[in-house]
Amino acid sequence: MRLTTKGRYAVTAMLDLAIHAQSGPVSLNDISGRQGISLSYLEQLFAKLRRGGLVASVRGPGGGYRLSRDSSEINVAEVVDAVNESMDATRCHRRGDCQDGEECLTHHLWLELSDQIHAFLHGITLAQLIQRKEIRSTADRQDSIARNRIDAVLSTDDVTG
Amino acid sequence: MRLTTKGRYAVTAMLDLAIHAQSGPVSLNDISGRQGISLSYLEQLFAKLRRGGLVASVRGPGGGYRLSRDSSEINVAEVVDAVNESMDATRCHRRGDCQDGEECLTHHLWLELSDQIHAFLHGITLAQLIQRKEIRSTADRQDSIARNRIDAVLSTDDVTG
DNA sequence: GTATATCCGACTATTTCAGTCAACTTTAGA
DNA sequence: TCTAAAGTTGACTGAAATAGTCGGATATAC
Ligand code: FES
Ligand code: FES
Repeated sequence: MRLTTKGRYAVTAMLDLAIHAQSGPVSLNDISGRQGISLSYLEQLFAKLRRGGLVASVRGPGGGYRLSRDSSEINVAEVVDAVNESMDATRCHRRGDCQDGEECLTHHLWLELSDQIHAFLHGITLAQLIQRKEIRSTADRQDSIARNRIDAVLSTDDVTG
Repeated sequence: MRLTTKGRYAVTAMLDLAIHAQSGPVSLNDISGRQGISLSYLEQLFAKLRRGGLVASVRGPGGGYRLSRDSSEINVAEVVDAVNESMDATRCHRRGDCQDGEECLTHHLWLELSDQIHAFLHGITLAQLIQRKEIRSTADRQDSIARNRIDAVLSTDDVTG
């Protein structure tokens, strides 16, 4: 079992997508700027998210990514899964055969843990998350920082160029 | 967050210890034979378990390891923790500072997941586990295989030596 | 004193993560 | 039609962790 930056970034990026959905496709460049994730790395992640059927792409200028389903129909477990981070805690991938084809002493324990984790992550949709006030305020902060950065670049251009 | 063979082996070995506690100290050699874990690797793990205060050692012939507390006072979370496999799902180690010193979008989500996992693992003691019938029967199977192996070695010695 | 055990440190092969880089295709808009 | 903005793809990398192995040192029951 493993949850690393890869899976966390994937959920973060999907949330960013859900939050900014109303203004058309969202470019990876925007997500990169707001969430502090490298553009190249995002490209890798979105290749998997697209293959997993979670997002659809729009190429060309003004393009980007859209959720392929409503945010209320996408849960966190799916997102983590799509980038190949299995939340399965067993060693045998639920087969019960990790000691000479038989169950090891701890098989049932890890099975139950897996079910707990899966139930938790499966029960939370992107739509639910973006309703939360702590997430809304974090998103607002990120948006205003992004706007300031654009303003700063523009005024620097005015002065130096 | 990470749960790999290291943490699983640690729990397996501690369970084996708890099951065979009544017959004095248990040697790593016995655990290795019953659980199919390499002796050298077990030595590494038990060094950490000992440093973590979960087991005590008895050196010399007939020696081995004992639980340093009653099996009802040792929970699974402690064991996994002792071998340095953190079940913390956050990126910031609960500090809430993983994006420029501020909370990232998903901080609270991972915090809640961490709490779920910890509550689950913390709530299960070794004593509870060795009461379970599926674990008892697995342990019985392992014991009889180990006995057969010893018998086979002895009779082979009789024939060839 | 010897066999049995724990202790300890160094070593290694493999895998994954986290990220970079270069080159390519598609397409909106001037 | 040209260009720049975007996605698409594959190869590459450094660092870290995993899952061990190996050799030897130390303690101790018999
Ligand atoms: S974890 Fe399933 S058999 Fe060991
Ligand atoms: S996970 Fe805690 S701030 Fe990002």
